[in-house]
Formats: sequence, structure tokens, C-alpha cells
Amino acid sequence: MPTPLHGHFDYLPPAQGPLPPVGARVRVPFGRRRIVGLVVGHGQGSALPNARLKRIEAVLDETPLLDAPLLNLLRWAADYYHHPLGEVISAALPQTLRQGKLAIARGIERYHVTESGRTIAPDGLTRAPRQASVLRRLQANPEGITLEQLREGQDTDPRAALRALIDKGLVERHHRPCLEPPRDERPDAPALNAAQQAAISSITESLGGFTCHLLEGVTGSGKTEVYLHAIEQVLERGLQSLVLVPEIALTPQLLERFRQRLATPIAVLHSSLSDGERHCAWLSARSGEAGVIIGTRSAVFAPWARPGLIIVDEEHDASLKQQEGFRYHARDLAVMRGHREAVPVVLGSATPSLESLGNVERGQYRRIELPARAGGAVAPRLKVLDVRQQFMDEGLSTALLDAMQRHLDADGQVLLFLNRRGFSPALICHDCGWVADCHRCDARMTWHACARLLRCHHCGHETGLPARCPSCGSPLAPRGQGTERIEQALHKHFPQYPAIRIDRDSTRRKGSLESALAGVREGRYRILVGTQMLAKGHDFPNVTLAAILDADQGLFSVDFRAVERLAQTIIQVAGRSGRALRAGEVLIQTHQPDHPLLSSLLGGGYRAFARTALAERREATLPPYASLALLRAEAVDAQTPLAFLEQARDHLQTLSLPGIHPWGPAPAPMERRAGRYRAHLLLHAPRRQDLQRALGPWLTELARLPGARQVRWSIDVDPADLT
DNA sequence: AGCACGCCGACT
DNA sequence: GTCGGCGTGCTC
Repeated sequence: MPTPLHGHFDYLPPAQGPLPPVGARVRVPFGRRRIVGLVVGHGQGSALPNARLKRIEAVLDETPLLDAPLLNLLRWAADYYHHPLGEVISAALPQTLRQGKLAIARGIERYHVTESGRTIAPDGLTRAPRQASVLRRLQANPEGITLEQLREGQDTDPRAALRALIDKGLVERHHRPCLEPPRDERPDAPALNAAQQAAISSITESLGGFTCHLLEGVTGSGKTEVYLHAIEQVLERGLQSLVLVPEIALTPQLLERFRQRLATPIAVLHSSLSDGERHCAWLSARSGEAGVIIGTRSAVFAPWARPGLIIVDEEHDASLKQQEGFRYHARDLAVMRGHREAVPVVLGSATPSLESLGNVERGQYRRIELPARAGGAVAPRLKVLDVRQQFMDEGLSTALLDAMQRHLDADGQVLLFLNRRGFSPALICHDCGWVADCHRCDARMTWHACARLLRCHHCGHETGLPARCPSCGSPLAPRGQGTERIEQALHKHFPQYPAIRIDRDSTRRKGSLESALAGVREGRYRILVGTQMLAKGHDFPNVTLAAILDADQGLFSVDFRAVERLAQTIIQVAGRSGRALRAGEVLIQTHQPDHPLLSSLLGGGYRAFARTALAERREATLPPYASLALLRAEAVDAQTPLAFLEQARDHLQTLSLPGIHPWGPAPAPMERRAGRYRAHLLLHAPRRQDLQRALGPWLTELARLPGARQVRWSIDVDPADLT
């Protein structure tokens, strides 16, 4: 049942008809509601007396919706992450199927205006206001919209009006099959280098059994080409491939490349699909009609008929770990799924996670390297800019400004990376020191000059700009740089070179990211400034200079993974430059030019950094040389969460489990967030099995602790983010 | 999570 | 006298 309750619920078989098989959905009475559940087992008796059992009211699937291997994977995941099975199953199903819609893919119906419907004035329909309103919506979307979209923001059923409009010949209904059919013509594949060929044979030779390959290739080394060839081999064997990518990388360009090259329908699963589209795509993955399933994190639970190959692209990417509710890691589950279903798994990255490198070290994963940049492109040169005691204009050092001028004058494009949205991360009073704080979080408000408001990036709270300092009445000044402010500074320094900002704020409108990227590719913009969005997934072949404006942020975090993320970001940003035949240049502004991380990264690249970082992790017995689980608690006051976690820690000690060390409890790094106080208790275990053995019994008891009712608490196994 | 029950405060 | 605030308890 889709509830946050552990365990299962027993029901009597339906009054008539066959017993629903394991993996089928049923509609059952549950409390005062009737909801959809999934059959996870059959039994002869129940722990409850028969009189208290209710009866299954309807069987929604004659055959299992989830096959045994997938359901067993979900069981394993529920167990490993200590999350209720009902919610795990919910996470694996599209909303339509969760709600009981039949498992039939009918394709997608779209409505659009006819030639006469396009030109007629809707105001003419004075006696039919609903038809007029529907007609207006359709005229605004001449390419057609679905019934679902038409219903949005409307409480009346538009179907009657649609029917009337169709009868009048103003509107037509069009049926689109669920999957785009494969293209008739495919372009020739580019020539492969020796490393790519070796990678492809290594993968294809492992088909039919489980092997985990770590495909390590710098940006531009042609990883995607390796994926495409491996997928073609899988298709030739009549099998399906499952491809996981970060949200940000699942762009129309990537899909277009897959569609051009692969002779199979492709099922796409990601968050901006409509319910109908997701329903369709999911079922076509399940039926085997789609030879390739490509999607973000939750696609790791996509069903398939003929398992062939699993690919996880950008396996180091943080978006693969779900950060709330059921906190699973899609990469780890992909590996487990490959293992259980006996298919090879390919983890691809230019900057592999230290976890995966640890698995290579242990002999668990097989490493494949793609050293050269495909097409003979030259690797970029990385250089640290020591900005200590240097004059900085709006966060830009003179050395950086000079370099930018040089590259711009030589017809290159320049990319500036700053992981901070808004105009300035703080607004302060120069006279008395007053700072605009968020009143719900332990954080400063960020000043957004474009939107003219102060916004908290942690809870979303917004306020207007105070005209004067509320404390002393003096004028207020923005302090520190965000992308908006850099963009403004660029207009001042390089008025002759058009600049564009690319971040979550500037691309909020649908299609604006695509048009911005097109503008960059066509050379309409010469300077790009932006956040993570710029670092991932997009190719900018004419960028010859990339700069990280503030590397210091990543060097002093409380989270031991921050340096790993910084190193990955630097290499990913560097990968944006020098992709054509020109050598790129990468500049890193920092106040810590001698930091060992930066030295190893610059001296020996990501490999050298990873060696240093792994040695440090081993020394400190941190992952991948230990396992962690994080117990979080929050409440409206500061004391209750800490008190609960202390009880939890004390209880753990009474269980006297070997090999488990409680670290904490302690207030969370940002203690107050969205008006709630948060605290952490970290469990550290050198051996994963010890942690797994301990968590079950411990968590069962936690719910009974006296403090448990006063806090919101949750467990995060293998936490990725300790803040 | 949802949903209902139940017990206190402020409105017609 | 009723509406509605959220604490508490239950879901086979």
C-alpha cells in the first residue's frame, strides 16, 4: 500500500475471478478510503483474525505489472534504504498507474484547430462561452494540445465543447502513437579511435552476464559514441538498453543524437513529461517495444521485457541521489539491478566518484579508459590565479580580465563559472553592519537585482528591498558577487562583446535555455556567465577560455565531499573549453593557491587528485573505506531534535553492536532552516555489513523512544550531502 | 501520508 | 449554540 508504513497488509481474495498474481495491482478498502495497492505475496493465513481482513474489491492487472526481478529489486531497495516498501513501489510507478489507470498505451490524443478554426473569431460564439474559451486556447497552440493540458486551470470538463467544435469542423482530433518511430535514414557513425574500439569490445564481450565497467573518459573523448555502439550491439541481440543521465543532460540535442543513430523507438522518462506521455513511455519500455529506455534517476526502476545493458552517464553526478523521502542512489541501484538481472553495467564519467574508483581498486569494477580527445582536439591548460592582495573588480582579477580580452580579441568565446545565483549573496549596511538575514533560516538573503527582491536560497522566502537600513537608516550595499552582478560587470568591461547569463533564474521560462544555447553556438554571444548549468551536458566548441571565479567556496566546507565536488566541477568546466582544434585555457581564481587539492589537480589532473583524495579518505576511514548512515531530526525548537538523537545514540549503545560508531549528535551545519531546527547523528561503520545489520533493529526501536513523537526524523543510508 | 475523531476558543 | 484550530490514533 502506498503509505509510509513498514510491512504489508493482508486481504481476502476477490469474491470472484482468479487470484491476482504477485506484481499485479488491486483496488482495496484501506481505512476509510479505497486505494490501489500491489500484490507482493500470497499466503494461507494472516497474523490478524480473518474477521478483521477486508476483501480485494477489484483486480486491475491480470498479469503482473511489475515482474519478479523488478519487484525483488524494489524489495531489496526498501530493505537497504530502510524505506517502506509501499512508497518504494510508488516511486517506481508512473502516477497514472499508481492511481489505477489500466496498463494500456493508447497513444496520445491531441486537439488542434482546422484551417477554418484558425481564422474564425471566437467572440462569434456568444451563445457558447465554453466553446469560445476552448477555441481560444487551441488557437493559441496551433500545433495542438492534449486534453490533459486543456483541463489545466479549468474546473469544467472541456470534452463537450470539444465535441461541438469538432462537429462544426473547427477542431480536429489527431492520434499520435506513444513512441516516435525510428528514422528511415541514419547518418554514418564517425570513425572510432583505438581506445573507443577497445571500450566497445570490452562491453559487448561482457553481454549476457554481470560486469560493472567504469568508463573513464575526459570530456570530448567520445563516451557517447561508445554508448551508441554498445547499444547497437545490444539491439542486434534483440535486447533492450537502459540509459540513466542527469536531469540537466537529458536535452533535446542528446535525444536527437540517439534518435538519429539508433534503429529503434526510444522511451524517454523524465520529470517534465505529461502524465500521459510518461504512462505511454513506461508501458512501451515494459512491452519491449522501445529498444532503448533513457531517463533520469527514477528510470532506474523502469520495467523492461528483454534486459540487455545498463548505462549510467555522469555517474558522479549528485542528481543521481534522491535527496528527500526515499533517498536512493540511482547509480548504486543500477549496479545492483545489473547484478541481479545478469546484464553488464557501464558507469561513465570524466571525473568518476571516489566510490567508484574505490570499487575499481577493490577489483569490483573493471576500468576502461578513453584517454585521447576524439577528433584530435587538444586538452586545455589549467592555471591557478592567485588573487591574494590583488585588485578585484566585481570579483574579476586584472589577470583574468586581461586573459578575457586576449581570447575575445582572438575571436574566442569566454565562459565564466560561478556557483552563486542572484546579484549578491548578502545585503549589508556599511554604517552599522546590519545584514539582511532570512528570518526562517540561519542564512543571508540573496539580493536579486533583476527581480528586485531579496530571496532566501534555502527556504524560498522572499521580501522586497528595504529602502534604508532598518537599524540605522543608512543606505544598504550589496556584498559579494552572484551571476547577475558578474553579468552587469561584463557589460561595463566588454561593452563591445555581448554577454549572456545562464542560470536557473535566467532560464526559468520554457525554451529560454534552448534559445540561449543556440545563441552561444551561433556566436551571437561571446561571453557566458553561469552556474552548474553551464558545467554540464552542453558543448560549446568555440569557448577557448573558461574560468572558475571562486574556487575557495569548495575548499572549506564542513562536508568531506566538498573538495571532490570542486575537483569534478573544475574538470567539467575545463571540459567546456578547447573542444575544437584550438587549445583551451582554464583559469581558477583562488585565495588558496597552495591548497594540496589544487596542486594535485593541476599537476596530474583528476587521476592525481583522486589518488590524493582516496589516500585521505583511507586515512580518515571515510567512504569508500567505510559506510555511513545519517539520522536526521528536526523540530520547531533547537533542543528537541538533539534530545531525541541523544536517546537514539544511547539506545544504539545498549544494543552493543560491533563495528558501529555514533558520531554526534550535533546541530546540522545550517541549524535553522525554513523555521525548523535540525540536528544530525552520523553512524560510521568500517564494514558495510555491520551497519546494515544494526540499522534494522535500531530503527524499529527508534519509533518507540519517548522523544520520537516530538520530532520529524528520517534515515539516510549512504548520505551524499551531509548538510 | 490521509483521514477521522475529539476537545477547546471565537463567532452568529 | 456551531465552525474550525491541530493533537492523537489508525489503516489488513
